[in-house]
Amino acid sequence: MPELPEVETMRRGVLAIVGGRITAVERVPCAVRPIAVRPRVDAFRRRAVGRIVAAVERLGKRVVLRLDNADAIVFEPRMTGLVLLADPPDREHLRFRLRLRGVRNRELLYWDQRGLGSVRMFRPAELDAALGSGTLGPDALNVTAAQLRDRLRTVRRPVKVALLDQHLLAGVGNLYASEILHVARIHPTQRCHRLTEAAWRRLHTALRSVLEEAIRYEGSTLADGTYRNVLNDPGGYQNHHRVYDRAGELCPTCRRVPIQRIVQAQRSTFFCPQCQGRTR
DNA sequence: CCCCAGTCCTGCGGGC
DNA sequence: TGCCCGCAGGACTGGG
Repeated sequence: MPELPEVETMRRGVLAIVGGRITAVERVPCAVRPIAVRPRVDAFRRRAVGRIVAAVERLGKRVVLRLDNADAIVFEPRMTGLVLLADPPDREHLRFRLRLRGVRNRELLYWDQRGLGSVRMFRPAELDAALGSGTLGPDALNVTAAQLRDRLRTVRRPVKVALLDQHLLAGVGNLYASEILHVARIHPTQRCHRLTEAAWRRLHTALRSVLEEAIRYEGSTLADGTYRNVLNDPGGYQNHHRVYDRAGELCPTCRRVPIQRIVQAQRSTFFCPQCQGRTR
């Protein structure tokens, strides 16, 4: 479930290793099936060892280590992946390790319970082809109101489903899509091409405010969730969710109507039928 | 292009 | 108590 706020929190934590030199690359033997690492570990090691971590960036829901030769190491956590500078939650799901010299943290770990995530290394042109602006939409934290509207206004899909499409907008996942639409007072089944100018402005404002608020709380750690920051501490935004996983509870805004759960594109959506309109 | 269903994966909780 | 099934969803694939 790491989405933009969780991955941004990871990125900020990983900044502590900028300036460090990579001394070793290991795929950690774990109790469960191995995750995807590309290229194969021996080639990965040849290219990474000796390089200095020059910057830590975020591309949508991925953490990118930019090396001093412009190559990039990309961690993609998907559902349960964690990038850690501290002890992992357990040993059996520890997947990958970079050892470092010249910085206080001597290793960076990748831990992934379900193993849907990956660690990949790219040359600059490969990174652009795989995750550049031709593939990934504008970042949800930096997109302007005009960019957001222009990018989505011809889409015929429901706005909740469109917000999950990383080719249209990068960073929003299932949890924050519901939260953002609630703050924006837009019904999740409303189709993008039918949204008014006022709705686009509300959506843009809500996008910024919800994501920034969630980053301030270092993301969401659900009851059954695994998300932790780089020090293996949970986030705090789950205590501030307005609608996500709160079906049946009274809407925190109107305090009159219970929050409703529906399924869109095989994913749960939560909303307030009162605050988010009944006309769609 | 657009959209949906199926797939990967593990752990958990409901139902019997 | 134990077992099975369904569910959680990010990103990708194949099909209509």
